[in-house]
Amino acid sequence: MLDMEKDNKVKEKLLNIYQRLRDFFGPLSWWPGDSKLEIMVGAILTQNTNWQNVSRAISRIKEYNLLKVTELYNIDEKYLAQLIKPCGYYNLKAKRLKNFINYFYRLYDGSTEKMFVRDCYSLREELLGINGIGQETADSILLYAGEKPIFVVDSYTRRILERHKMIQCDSNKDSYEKIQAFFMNNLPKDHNLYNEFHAQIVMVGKNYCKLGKPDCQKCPLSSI
DNA sequence: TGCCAGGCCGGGT
DNA sequence: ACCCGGCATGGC
Repeated sequence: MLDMEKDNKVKEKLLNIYQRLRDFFGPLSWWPGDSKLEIMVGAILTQNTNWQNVSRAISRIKEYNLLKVTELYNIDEKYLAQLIKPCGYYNLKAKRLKNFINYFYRLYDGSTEKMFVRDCYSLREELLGINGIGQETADSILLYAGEKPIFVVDSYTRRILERHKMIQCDSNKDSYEKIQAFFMNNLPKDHNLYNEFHAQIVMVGKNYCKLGKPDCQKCPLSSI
């Protein structure tokens, strides 16, 4: 078979997965949050943490009207840690949040317009330079707050691709970049598509593809 | 009750 | 270049 034909099969399968999920769950309208700042804060707080706990932590910040750049910039780190306690790793995350806010405030005056006018990939490198921001967090910020066409890869993405034998399993795990390239090379570069696709992956992952007990029977991807 | 959750870092090999 | 321990709360 020609390489191009194989390529088209992969593209087809990927779009098929997307269509099934989209039909099953309906539009998910990510990222949850009232502002770009809230999205970026959420991206940091949700590291290895379920969204419900993050949601609580964000509500507590909002309760005191502190979900603003200047407030977060001036807030005491220890106090911030107590505020975000429900999301876990609160000392670590308070520090990481501060690192990001310091960067955002000092380089871009806390303006998302100024920040996201920058080129996607140089901005990505810049974000990765902040201690506490890794690839998934950087890409979540770029895609969901910046509306940049860059695909977000997380543990669910990896797990689901493995279960459907679209990437290597266990030992010799494919890197973040390889998986990201797999999506981006086989899909149109459309931030709305990447937005919805990742949201759908998380949804099916949470509900049908858990680590301990996957429910493959009811999974909308079962027959693929 | 124990395992899991929308990772990342620093240190060791 | 991998591999590992640490970080921590709340839900099921």
